[in-house]
Amino acid sequence: MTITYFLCKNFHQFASMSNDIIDPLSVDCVIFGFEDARLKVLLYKRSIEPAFGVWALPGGFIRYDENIAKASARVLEEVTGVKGLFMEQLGAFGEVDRFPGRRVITVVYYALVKPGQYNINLGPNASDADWFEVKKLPDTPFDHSKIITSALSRLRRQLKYKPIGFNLLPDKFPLLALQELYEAIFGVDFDKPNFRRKIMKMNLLIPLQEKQTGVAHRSARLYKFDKSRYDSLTEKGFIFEM
Amino acid sequence: MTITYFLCKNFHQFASMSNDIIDPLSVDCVIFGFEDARLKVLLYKRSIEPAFGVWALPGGFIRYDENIAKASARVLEEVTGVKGLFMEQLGAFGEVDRFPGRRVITVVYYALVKPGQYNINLGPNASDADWFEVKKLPDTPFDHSKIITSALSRLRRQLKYKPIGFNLLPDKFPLLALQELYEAIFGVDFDKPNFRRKIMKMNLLIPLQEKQTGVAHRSARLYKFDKSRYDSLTEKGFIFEM
DNA sequence: ATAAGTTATGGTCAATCTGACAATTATTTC
DNA sequence: GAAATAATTGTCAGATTGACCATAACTTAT
Repeated sequence: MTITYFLCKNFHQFASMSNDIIDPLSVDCVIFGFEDARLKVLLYKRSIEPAFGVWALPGGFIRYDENIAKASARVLEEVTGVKGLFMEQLGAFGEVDRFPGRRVITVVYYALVKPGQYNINLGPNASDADWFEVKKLPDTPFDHSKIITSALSRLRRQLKYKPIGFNLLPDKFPLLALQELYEAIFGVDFDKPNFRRKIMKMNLLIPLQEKQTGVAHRSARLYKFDKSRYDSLTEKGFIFEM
Repeated sequence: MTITYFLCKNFHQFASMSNDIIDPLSVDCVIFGFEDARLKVLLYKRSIEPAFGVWALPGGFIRYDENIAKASARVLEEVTGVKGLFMEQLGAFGEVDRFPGRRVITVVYYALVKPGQYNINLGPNASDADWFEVKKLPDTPFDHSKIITSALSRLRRQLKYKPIGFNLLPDKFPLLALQELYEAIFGVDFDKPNFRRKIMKMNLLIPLQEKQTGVAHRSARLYKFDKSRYDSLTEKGFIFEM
């Protein structure tokens, strides 16, 4: 016991001077996207053992010189090629046997990506990343399936009281797109006029002059989310609720 | 880098066979209690360096043979003397410099304790633990103040859509106690008849024959939370909201 | 024993919100 | 120009909310 402790102390002293990773601690990212009116998750084909070649959550190790948020932002950028995405910590997962061979505890973040905001196809490993419908996920290794379920339930909860859904839509969108987003994530249908009324009453959408194009019916007006208005309303005590 | 990696691998192989801790990873607990109509946090006077003798969150290290939840439950039991308290993970805190000397990442849980459900005074270190009003906290070391703030905001959010407040009340309580709990945590006042109406409509409280005693006015009926009814209502799609 | 003080508990009412759904409008395609 | 498809506006009854009034019940002071 004493010996082990010293060993470990030495290990850290050595490691902290280099640019090395904190060994038993990893970060994983659950990256959500919204496409074809469906909620999707970005998975990555593992290029190392264990679970070589299996679709899994993108992850990596935390370095000694970065905090956890930065580590996950780095991993996220490595996969999507984009910085500054919406990101929030889900929590730490640390079952003793969650990872084979040695004890690894992972801190999970979930991220929201707008369509076109990522460019996974630009990397050298284009075929190694792909979107999967949340409802039709492939088998994932370790506890990743549990993690994704947990991330989805956190996303639903958040969506109820924060307007984070806009991070899954393009900057300009018709009202129906927003409605379909909520319908896909909550798994329920809303009445179109009622949904419109509720959203519009919040005064968080700026109507644009532009309209939808390329649709085979009356085109809808486009809107954009008014973040600055949201911030100022929130300060005054406004509470977003869906 | 390669050398370091091997060092660390060896370290883990050795350590995982012993009963040792995972060195750079700790757990901390934010333990909430409700007393005298005020929300309080249980702090512990540190008996080791750094920050020796300073009031801080009770914490400890995670062992190789226990998952994170168990580690925090153990720490919680060591402080309160009680098992099986309501507990939920808040997340991991990992700023590079959050702990002096070496890099320690901590996983934080928050717990809710009913009055009389703990017996901190029974331990050998009775004077080393005490309750502090959330609004009048002493100076705490490291990032503990930030952690408590974060725990409080999580508690508020949870309280909105889950009836976890009952974990802060005795098994039998008058309606006003429940109202004062919500008032203390949200920092707002509710109208008494309206609060009663809203709560009673949910059908989650079982009215008892017993009444309050020892009060200098009309005594109120006592109620208890009906957990089984909550579970079955929830299954049917009932959503608790305050 | 009675009055005063205090909280419990039950009700009312107008304003607002919600859910269901009818009706009309604007585009595109056939 | 008709048909098809959504967009958009409007209506209405029922439920919910917030403000507040009134009465009941119990304890303590006199």
